[in-house]
Amino acid sequence: MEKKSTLSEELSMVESEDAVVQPRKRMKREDRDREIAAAAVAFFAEVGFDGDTRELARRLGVTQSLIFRYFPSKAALIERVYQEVYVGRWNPYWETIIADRSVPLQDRLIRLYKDYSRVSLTYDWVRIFMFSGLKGEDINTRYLKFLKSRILEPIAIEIRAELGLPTPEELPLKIAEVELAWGINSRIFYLGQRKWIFNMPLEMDIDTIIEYTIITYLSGARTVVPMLIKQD
Amino acid sequence: MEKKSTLSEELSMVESEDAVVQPRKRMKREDRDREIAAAAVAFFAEVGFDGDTRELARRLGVTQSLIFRYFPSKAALIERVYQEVYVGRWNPYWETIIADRSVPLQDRLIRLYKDYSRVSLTYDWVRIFMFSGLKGEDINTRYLKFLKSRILEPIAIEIRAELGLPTPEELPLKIAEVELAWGINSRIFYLGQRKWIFNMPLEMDIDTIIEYTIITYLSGARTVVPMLIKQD
DNA sequence: ATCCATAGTAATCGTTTGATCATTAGATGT
DNA sequence: ACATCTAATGATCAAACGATTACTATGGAT
Repeated sequence: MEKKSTLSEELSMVESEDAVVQPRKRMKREDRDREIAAAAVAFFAEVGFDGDTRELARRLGVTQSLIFRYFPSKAALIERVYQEVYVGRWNPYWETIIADRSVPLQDRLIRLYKDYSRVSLTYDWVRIFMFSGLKGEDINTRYLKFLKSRILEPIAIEIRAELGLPTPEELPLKIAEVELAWGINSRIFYLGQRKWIFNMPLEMDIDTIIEYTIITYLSGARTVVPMLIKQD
Repeated sequence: MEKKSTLSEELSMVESEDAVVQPRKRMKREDRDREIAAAAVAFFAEVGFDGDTRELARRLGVTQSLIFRYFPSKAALIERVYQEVYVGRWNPYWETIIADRSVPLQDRLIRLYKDYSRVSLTYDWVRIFMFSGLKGEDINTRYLKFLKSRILEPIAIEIRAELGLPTPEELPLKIAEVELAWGINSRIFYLGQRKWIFNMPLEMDIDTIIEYTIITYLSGARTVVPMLIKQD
């Protein structure tokens, strides 16, 4: 990134207002590739996938045609953005936190969601997720199915154990039990929407809200779960 | 792209060549105005506000230029869409349900959200709400502030009363109490997102989920609210 | 039956936007 | 210092899109 400036550059920078006219930078293919991908994530998160490649290039300080020398089409670039955001930011550690019964369930859930919120409650993540969902991309569906099997169902299982109820082997999970876990998730995700989409600044610390949310849900679960597993 | 046609398709294609060529219909200005506005809601809900006016016109069975004889610009048409969706679908009755203490709070909340979900969990509403939010329109912020004052804070007040806690006059509402009400709302709204944006069909009846949600939250509130109003 | 206000159309303009291609120039190895 | 590879540019194309304008034809009033 950092480089020494020549005199002519120094001068050109003084003159240039707004967009700094920089001399042509020749980067290694791999580095430029990552730079474009990262800028695309930020750019499309801000303006949506209808954002034009010329503006993206302008922000990168390169010409628009360069983008098409790294990605065959805009669709391919968007596909790359999905990879960066959906695949690249999943932390397998989340899956292990939940199942660790040496820690009280309430603490596990609070830890999990505090950590999960560090990535999924960012500007880029929340907005890319919504933009791609609205675009009808099936990557959202796949992500949520993955989330359901790796996070939500495990949570439902742990709540069973916490309340001394039958294991899923003895009595299969009810849909309503998983719905309860969806409830936690929706609550957290909505915080990101308020902050990054609806421009409703949160008046409380996110971590504190997460603590209250988990406590509320666990308390509610103690009432509701025993009730709903008795039904067919 | 290319596909073989069956006989019936071949025949049907003969008659309905793409768009059925209808004779020019001359409508009353007011009727056409409403027709365009309604079609615009459905159209933009589906494809987003970058949807082009030619496609909208095609769906209406009119020429593109007609749209601009009814709305001075695309932006004006979008503004109209906001009016239809945000202003036109708010039901003041919701505000009165909450405060009716002749009915148990749990029943009031279930009634409120079952009714609220009838409009705010529709395809058009959910998607327009997200599209306009992502576009940075302040109408979302205004709507949510309105919702907060007319629905969420009243709910927090009723929970106080339900639990025999001090009135807001005696002890102002804590931010965390209102956050609890945000929790109900986020839970419900997320159902609409799963169904209409993320293509994750709900495996349970929405009304049933609403019932469980309210029961869970009220149960959680009984634990959490007395705890959090003791803090400063 | 005729008039005429106006609903509706067809053609077109100026931009914007994704994509292509011939040309230029910066770093690396010798 | 020179040659070479290829990163990066600049010009341009074709399609798409919002918007405008001159023209057409419909249906109610007389």
